[in-house]
Amino acid sequence: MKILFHPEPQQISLAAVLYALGDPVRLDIVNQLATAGELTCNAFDCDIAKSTLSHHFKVLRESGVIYSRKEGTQHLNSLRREELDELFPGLLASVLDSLKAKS
Amino acid sequence: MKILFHPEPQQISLAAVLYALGDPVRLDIVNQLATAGELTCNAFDCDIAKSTLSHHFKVLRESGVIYSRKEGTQHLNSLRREELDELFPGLLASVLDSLKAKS
DNA sequence: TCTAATTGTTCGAGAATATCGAATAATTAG
DNA sequence: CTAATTATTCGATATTCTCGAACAATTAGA
Repeated sequence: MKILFHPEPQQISLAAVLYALGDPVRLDIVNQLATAGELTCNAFDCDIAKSTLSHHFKVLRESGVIYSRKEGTQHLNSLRREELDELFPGLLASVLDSLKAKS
Repeated sequence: MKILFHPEPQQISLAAVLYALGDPVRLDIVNQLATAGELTCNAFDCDIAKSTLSHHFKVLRESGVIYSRKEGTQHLNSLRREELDELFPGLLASVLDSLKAKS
């Protein structure tokens, strides 16, 4: 079983986080995670290839935006809210607010 | 003389703005613009090719992050602060604060 | 236990994007 | 009108994105 890489807080860079958020699919993932709390990759509803979805979750995870824990055959993903808010105060909140304002 | 494209506020998307901000060089540009107010492409100090720098300014401009006005042979660039803050309240402020906190 | 089902990752190929140096365009200065 | 300044465009190379197919890991059921 492979261990998933997660950056330590001091390794998380603003540019990497913004880059990870700078994609419509990944923004959608973040938005759904903000509502649902924890989601498997599969539970995310969209019409892109699952290998691409796997890539998007990897980008979010390796940039420090989400945390993934393995449970059986699936991965449970959640936002690293507290850590992100400590590193970049108000950033995630403004992104989520903007997403909600649009829907 | 070519007219530079600038998106209207309603055309500016969150994903495109975050994507534009998700690069260390472009973040640095934004940071310097926040301090200086208005800068030419040339005034930005870094060691990358000027063609690449031109590309970065284009990404920032076409995503709606900066405004470029032509004056003689040079382009004066500035942040679209009010419009961005109206569209995505608090976003740019949190980004700039995080940049300042790091330096 | 052995097989099948479920959940994700990895791999290879083609498309899209980034970076660079050189060439080009546009404007100003002398 | 020539030279200098500022920035964009172009062609080549390198990296990244997306997809389908194959693979790996775990669980469920006969």
